[in-house]
Amino acid sequence: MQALFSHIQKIYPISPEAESALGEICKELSFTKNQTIQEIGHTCKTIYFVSKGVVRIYYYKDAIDITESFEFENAFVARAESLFTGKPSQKAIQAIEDTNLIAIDSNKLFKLFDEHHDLERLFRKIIETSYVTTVNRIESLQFHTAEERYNALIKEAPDVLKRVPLKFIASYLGITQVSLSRIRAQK
Amino acid sequence: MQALFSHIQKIYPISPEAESALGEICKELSFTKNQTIQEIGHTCKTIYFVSKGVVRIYYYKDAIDITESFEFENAFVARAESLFTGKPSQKAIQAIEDTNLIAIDSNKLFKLFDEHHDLERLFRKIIETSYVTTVNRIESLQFHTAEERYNALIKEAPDVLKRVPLKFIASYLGITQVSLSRIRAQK
DNA sequence: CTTAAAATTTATCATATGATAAATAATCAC
DNA sequence: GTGATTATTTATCATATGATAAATTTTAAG
Repeated sequence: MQALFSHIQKIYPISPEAESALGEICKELSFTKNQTIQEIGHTCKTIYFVSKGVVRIYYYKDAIDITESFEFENAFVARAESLFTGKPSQKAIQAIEDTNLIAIDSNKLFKLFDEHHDLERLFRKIIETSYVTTVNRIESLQFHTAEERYNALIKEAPDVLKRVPLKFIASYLGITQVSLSRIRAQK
Repeated sequence: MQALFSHIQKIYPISPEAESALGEICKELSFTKNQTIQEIGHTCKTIYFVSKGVVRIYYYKDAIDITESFEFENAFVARAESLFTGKPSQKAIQAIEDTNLIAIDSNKLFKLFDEHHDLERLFRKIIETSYVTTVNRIESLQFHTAEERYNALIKEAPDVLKRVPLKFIASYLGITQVSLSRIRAQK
């Protein structure tokens, strides 16, 4: 739990009361490598914080497994398109390594926002940051070649190569695994 | 100004006090077709609401003009990657038609959040919605063909074709104008 | 360890899209 | 309205990436 609180501290420090209220609606969970954390078709009512390990969000397009995103230690994970709309998600969350998560009950969290203005501000800032990240990713997918995207990824997050299988990285970059292999070979 | 208030009403109704405080930090602006609303290199300190017309956000990649997004009536526009980070934006905002905007001073808005919790909640929800939109757009760019993306666009927003030049639509879809022309021809 | 399963690479061929240039159509300025 | 500018389409050729299959390497299970 402490990992979450120190992470929060860096984003927007909240009052001890808010922190304690937040602690009340959190659960610590463990998953083994490859284990499914949340299934496709499930409506997302949890915001996870990764305290140890790596997870990915994925979905199927024409029966092909596509990785939408990875998250490592000290990052939040949620299927936004379900969490913020209340609709069932077409995406799943899976542990890529043995992973420890802190699960925040989103309905309880949203209720806490009424009492704890600072908690709402914190999560507003978290969403803002996630939003900026996705806007930048659109730019990358819109007009960069697969090779440029691969190079950018290993520059920004060299850990990914060590901890995430290439088949997941390929679909994350919007290409097939074979194509990624080809790009890696020509160096 | 009324267009903004009625739009807000549908998202998250705010108190009359909050509405009046918001009104105080807004300005109504008009731009003619093709006019630049905000320049590249400028740090974004404004959230716009489109009350009439269409605007686009664009940037240059290798001297080629790329449209990141369009916004029509009753939508908010801001260069998130600058607004939320305080860094100068590499993107510009331009009117595609004669356009009326309501400009919200973001620094003043963020200060109002301290007094008006409901205003912060409103904007949290607006950001959440924008975030969901961009996440869905990543999915579209990640593994759909150019033709699928074009078909999805005209299905979801048929107005775009009538009001936005094809050269802007092409780069928005992540393809060249010539390629878009080819896709349109094969029908 | 040994074997099976999974991940990654390599090879071949097909195709969608890019780059460039030119033709045509639409829009704008006077 | 007329000519100039801009937008769109068409054509040709080049290339990056996809699809498929097979070989190789790595990982996992017993």
